[in-house]
Amino acid sequence: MLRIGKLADYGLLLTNHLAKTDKPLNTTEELAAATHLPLATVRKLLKKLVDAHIVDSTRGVKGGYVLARAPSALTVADVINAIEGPIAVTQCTGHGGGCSLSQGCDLKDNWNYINQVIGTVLQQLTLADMAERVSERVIRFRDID
Amino acid sequence: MLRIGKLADYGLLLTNHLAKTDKPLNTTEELAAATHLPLATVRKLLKKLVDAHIVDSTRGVKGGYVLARAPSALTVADVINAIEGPIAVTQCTGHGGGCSLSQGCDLKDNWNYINQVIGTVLQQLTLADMAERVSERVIRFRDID
DNA sequence: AACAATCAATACCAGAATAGTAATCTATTT
DNA sequence: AAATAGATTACTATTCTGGTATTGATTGTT
Repeated sequence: MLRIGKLADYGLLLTNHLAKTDKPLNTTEELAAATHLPLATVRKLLKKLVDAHIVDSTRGVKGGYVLARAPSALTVADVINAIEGPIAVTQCTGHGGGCSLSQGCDLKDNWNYINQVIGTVLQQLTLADMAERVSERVIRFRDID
Repeated sequence: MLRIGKLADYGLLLTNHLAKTDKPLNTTEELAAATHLPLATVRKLLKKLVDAHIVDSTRGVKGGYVLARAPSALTVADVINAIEGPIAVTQCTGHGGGCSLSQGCDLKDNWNYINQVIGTVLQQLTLADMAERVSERVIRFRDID
């Protein structure tokens, strides 16, 4: 398994669309139509993306959404983070202690390391990358360890 | 987020213990005591590990469990796989099609790639590694892309 | 042969997390 | 003022996960 929720996935779908379109502003309805997602869900997601300063919003007639930065300055990790909170493979890694076994967990340090590796991978993928095919050497591993 | 379930985590706890102990056979009770996990849960997990040929079991009086292979020949990915099924970051990647958007998902290929990268990372970590500290350069990235 | 220890298999239940929906309020342009 | 579009909040339903209980099968011991 090891998976992200649908909503985070949807979030990427939305930001990906925003990265590719050239319209100055996109309404919720346009986005819902483009991604085939239910309107109410799109609203919920956009709220989180706005809160995380990934997209900017304009209210009123002629309002809508745009990416807050260039696609090359926004990462997959940013989006997942905005929608599901910090990337944490296990319970340990998230908050300040974690699993019920608390004191005696031998694996904690290792999980933190794994977590960092995966986090770094996701942080190296920008929305600009995602708009293309990422099959090449987009990820650089020298930064990881 | 992006996390594995508690059960997969527990599975690693169990296999980690088996990797470190020198007893020829370990009963469910011993394992439950060592990991501080409920007995019934340990049973359930061991069954999955047996099915996946990660541990071997012996029945009857003086029965118990051992790792089926050397710790250096078993990976973190193996264990997660046994307990939660194949690593699949998104719905797309798992089965043969996936997300409701089916036909038109631009991101599918990229998710597959990301998935593969993360999978490879987890496949490079053996139980022998996990028994130590993994802070060094255990992961080799030349195999990834 | 009987008994006890130990794993095997199945089915069930409860709580949490996720996903999805609805309704109302606020802001801006014309 | 009216219409358009985002902001906010609260609610609900379904799925998933984690945990438990029960009964059966196998093997060693006395």
